[in-house]
Amino acid sequence: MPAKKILVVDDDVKTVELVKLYLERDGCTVLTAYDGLEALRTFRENHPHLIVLDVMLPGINGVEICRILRGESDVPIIMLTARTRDEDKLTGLDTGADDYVTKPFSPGELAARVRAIFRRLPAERGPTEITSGDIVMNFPKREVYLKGKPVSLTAVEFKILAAFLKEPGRVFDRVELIEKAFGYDFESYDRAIDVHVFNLRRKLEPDPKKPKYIRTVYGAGYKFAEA
Amino acid sequence: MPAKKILVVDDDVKTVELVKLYLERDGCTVLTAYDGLEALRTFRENHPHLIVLDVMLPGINGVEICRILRGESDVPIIMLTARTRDEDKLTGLDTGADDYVTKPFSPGELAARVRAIFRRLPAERGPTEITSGDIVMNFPKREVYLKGKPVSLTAVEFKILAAFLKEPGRVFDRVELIEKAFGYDFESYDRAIDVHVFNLRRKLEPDPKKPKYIRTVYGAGYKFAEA
DNA sequence: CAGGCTTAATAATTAGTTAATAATCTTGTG
DNA sequence: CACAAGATTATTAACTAATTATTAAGCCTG
Repeated sequence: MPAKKILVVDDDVKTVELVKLYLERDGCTVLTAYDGLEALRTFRENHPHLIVLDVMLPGINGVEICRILRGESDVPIIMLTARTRDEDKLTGLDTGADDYVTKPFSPGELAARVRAIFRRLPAERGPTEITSGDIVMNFPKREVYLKGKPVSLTAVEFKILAAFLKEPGRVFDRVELIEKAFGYDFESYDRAIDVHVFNLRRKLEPDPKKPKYIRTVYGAGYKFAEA
Repeated sequence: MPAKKILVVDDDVKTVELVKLYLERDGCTVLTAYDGLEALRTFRENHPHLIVLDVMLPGINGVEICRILRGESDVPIIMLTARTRDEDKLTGLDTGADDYVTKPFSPGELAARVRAIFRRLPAERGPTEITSGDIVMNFPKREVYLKGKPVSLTAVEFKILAAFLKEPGRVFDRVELIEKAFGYDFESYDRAIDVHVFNLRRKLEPDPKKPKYIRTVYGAGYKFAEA
């Protein structure tokens, strides 16, 4: 396994160093940031494989950082929080964090959770760029090009398209697409997917009435045309 | 889909009941156990399809249970880990659980993770493709090929053909085929199957008048010719 | 207050069932 | 062994139901 780059964000130097020590013992490369803005900058420059993010940060707080990151990437995020009430935890998960650890925590436990995330990730490991027909997706840049021209996709559209392009030809039902677009299915109305597909077609298809890329599989879901 | 049996193990009655409620709402059959020994006994007697297992249990703890279970089964396990600094849950994460949820958790989220595991499961287990004679079925792509050429089947036709190909030679009566084509139940006029078979033959048979694949078993039903 | 996600309503499309008739099979009988 | 009566299956097309596309309004978040 190639070494994983992990960004650890916390305003407490001792915490950062401790976590860094444990993660490096697992063979990870650790980047650090001590406030929200620095975290965003470091993320955009270095594209780490995972982020450990404290909720309470000077300046922009962790929840907000998480939302911003989710808008531009599906990098796994583990949130650190001192708060213990149920609703806080839910907010964190709704925001798109992949896991949640409360302070005080044992660094060993955090490292285990990092390993756990990487263990169930391999399906999502993939190339940095995928091309299919006139469509190019660049994952690190989170950009999509149609005939070389950039196309602006929303976060959800991007993730749905990514799911399609990673397994061309495979049929995804609506629940699967919701899972791909968010972490998990929170019983949202799956017809929302229809609208996202509609919008994706509008942005990508030469003739949205006769889709060439995103095909409807009646009674089953959608699939991306094979190469 | 046949109802899934799920074993929920936790010493806290309220937690068990809450989880049970949510899982049953998803159509699962829920078994319960309140300590490790009871969990093992219930597992061995009932062979549930999935286990939700609390880490902290009286007697044998969850991690140990998980290890024992792993020794005798690859049943999917979701661990419930309470938030403490205790290092034993760390071991739990590495013991072979398929997923884990930290307490306090929302029962809806747990149910979503259960659904996610069941959805992933058949993809990892069952064959991705079945071939018989000139017919090839590809499940992830939900496509059928006849002599290498794609044949367009409706949802019901696809499911009926899948039932045939999964058990070549077995005779299915009309009620069985209806059950395969939908999730059990549904009292519909079973002569509709005749029409589906007719349409399948039209699409697949070299000579629909003299079926080579889908044979009529007079007075009983239909069967797919054996290899 | 703007963008984006969801919801909801309705139009368009596709599939599934029913029902009627034709064809075929089974069995009992001469 | 041939044949007819009754039963079962094949075929067809009209009818009904289910699914998807499209549009627009509402809502939340930032």
